[in-house]
Amino acid sequence: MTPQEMEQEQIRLAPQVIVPDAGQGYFAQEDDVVFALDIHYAENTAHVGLHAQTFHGNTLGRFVARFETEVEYLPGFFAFREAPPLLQMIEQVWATGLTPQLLLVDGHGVAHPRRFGVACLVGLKTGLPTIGCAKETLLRYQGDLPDARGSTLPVLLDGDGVGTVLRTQTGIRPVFVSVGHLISLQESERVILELSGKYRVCDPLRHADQLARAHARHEKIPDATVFS
DNA sequence: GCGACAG
DNA sequence: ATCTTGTCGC
Repeated sequence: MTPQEMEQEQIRLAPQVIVPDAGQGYFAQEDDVVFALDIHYAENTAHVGLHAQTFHGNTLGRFVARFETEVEYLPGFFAFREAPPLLQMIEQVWATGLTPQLLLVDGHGVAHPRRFGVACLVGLKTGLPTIGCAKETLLRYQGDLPDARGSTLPVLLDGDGVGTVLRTQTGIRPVFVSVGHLISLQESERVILELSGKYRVCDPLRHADQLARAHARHEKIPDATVFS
């Protein structure tokens, strides 16, 4: 797939993404199941980690798997490299009998030049509420973010608030939250902040990152289900 | 025209 | 993402 073809696909799919207004869409309940996913790469192998927990913090399962990729990383087209292995991983865990109400993806949702980051593609393909949470931004934003945990600034695109700069820990660099699908930006912020314990990255995504990294390094992972 | 650019 | 040493802090 050429960059031009990928761009056309983004333009075709972006209008299908549902971004509820404040007070609308999905709201996380204490016992809802959350899947957080991340990938580490080694050559053409994508090592995926999936951490499953209830919203209030009970771990339900830890999973790792490897998938082959040919797709190169291109800024702005991350979804086409990352989403296929993520979707396969979700299917495998789903087949286990564990089903999520919410997905957390490492990367952007609509805070993207064409409003179609990896969290949008994963959300559309699964039909599940999905939040994108990234450690760097693709879009410029203005203003000074206050130092305190919970502080926010809007990320704008063409005058629309497409994402939020969120300080999850006092004095620590912020993260960038945006809607992937079916959940409002306000609820996305609330969820990410509530799931953030003592680190910059929220606990579920941090656990998924550790799972993926350990699997990429061929380490033994206690209590993890290994698909491949 | 040039640089910047999620993971 | 990955390539990499020491170092500061809980």
